[in-house]
Amino acid sequence: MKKEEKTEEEILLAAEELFLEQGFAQTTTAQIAQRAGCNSALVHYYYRTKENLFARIFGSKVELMLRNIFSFDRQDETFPERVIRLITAHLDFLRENPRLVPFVLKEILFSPERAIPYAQELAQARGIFLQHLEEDLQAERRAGRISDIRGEALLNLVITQNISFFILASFRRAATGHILEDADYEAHRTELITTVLARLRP
Amino acid sequence: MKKEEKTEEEILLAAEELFLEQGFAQTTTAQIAQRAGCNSALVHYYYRTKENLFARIFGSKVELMLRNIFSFDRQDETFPERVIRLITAHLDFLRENPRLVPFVLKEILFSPERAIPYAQELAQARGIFLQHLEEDLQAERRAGRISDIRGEALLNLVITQNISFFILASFRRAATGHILEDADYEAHRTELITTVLARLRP
DNA sequence: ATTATCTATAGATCTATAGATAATGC
DNA sequence: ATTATCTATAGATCTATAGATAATGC
Repeated sequence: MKKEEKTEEEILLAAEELFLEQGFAQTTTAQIAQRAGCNSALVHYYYRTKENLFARIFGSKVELMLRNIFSFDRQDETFPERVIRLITAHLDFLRENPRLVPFVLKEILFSPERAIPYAQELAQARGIFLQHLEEDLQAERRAGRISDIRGEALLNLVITQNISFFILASFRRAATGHILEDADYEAHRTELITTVLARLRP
Repeated sequence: MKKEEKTEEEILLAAEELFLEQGFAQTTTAQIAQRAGCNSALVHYYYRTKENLFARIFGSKVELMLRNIFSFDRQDETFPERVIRLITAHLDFLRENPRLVPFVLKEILFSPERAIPYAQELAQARGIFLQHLEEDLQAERRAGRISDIRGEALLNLVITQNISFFILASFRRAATGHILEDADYEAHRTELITTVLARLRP
């Protein structure tokens, strides 16, 4: 009865939407089946367990986040330009995936052991990124163009401030219904750039 | 059969521990009863619903967090001294209540509507705090001692960086077993103070 | 009489599977 | 023959309550 030819993928797509919207615990296999236009038995037929289905989606989202941050390439530009581009690119990425950060954060807080398989991958990608960053920082530092700062602290400042911007926005949306506007993004971006450049000033 | 005279409170204490350790969803009324040394029927006898019991504890924790941050008093000190004291006091508070931040964050992410009743209270306390902060900032600014910054941005920088420090630590603990040491706190504190003072520099 | 406590269980919810049936590709 | 799909339900889990019983304070 292969009229759809892709029920398996419909289920995956439905699950992705629902997990991102509602999280693992609040999503039932019946909901997934309904959205995929099939019976809940089929969800188990293709993916055996709900946990299995979730792990795939969670994994792909974690990788998406990591890849975005840690595969930031070095272009032909000055160091401050690069920092500004990193901040902006990260912010734009989060903006295009507004459910991503609350989803991943929530699920990790809910069961931290879920994140353990990705810890290794994270550590490696992060290590490479930081190594490059440290090289850049040292060169700038030696030239007297920036203050003393560890790459880790700089990276943390950018990621944390960008992420918390979206977490706070998701709370505000729940409480007041306010949806982020261009001006909100721009105000945040400008403030973060100002802070980071101030921190880097010799 | 009043031999304990305080089963009601034992239940509350047991619930507080378990909710903070495991969260609302992973805690059963049977677990609470067991830790309180009674039967699960008693949990409902005294508090009717699990949600009820949770709401009390969650509310008290949210208030604890808010009170700590927003009732920060002005002492006789210079502005930079005050900023340093705010950062340090906030960090010390979070350190004394290490489960607090992951708990509140997780539960709000899990069901944002839970936080709505506190949004009003938050807005008010925050408003008063920010008003004072803005006054201080304007005075300093007029005297040419600091750069231009909104009080909101300054507050956000401190709270976000401190909170994320604990969230990251809770992930690291889950992944590698690492427990925060004095040196970790001090490194974070120093870095944050450096960043904030740099941002304030005229 | 009232309050505290216990046992037992109804009822809701959800995952996962067994077993039947229909479609598909050799 | 194999793969896809459906119906029906077993089994697990948990909250909340009914109903019985024991303790306590008048």
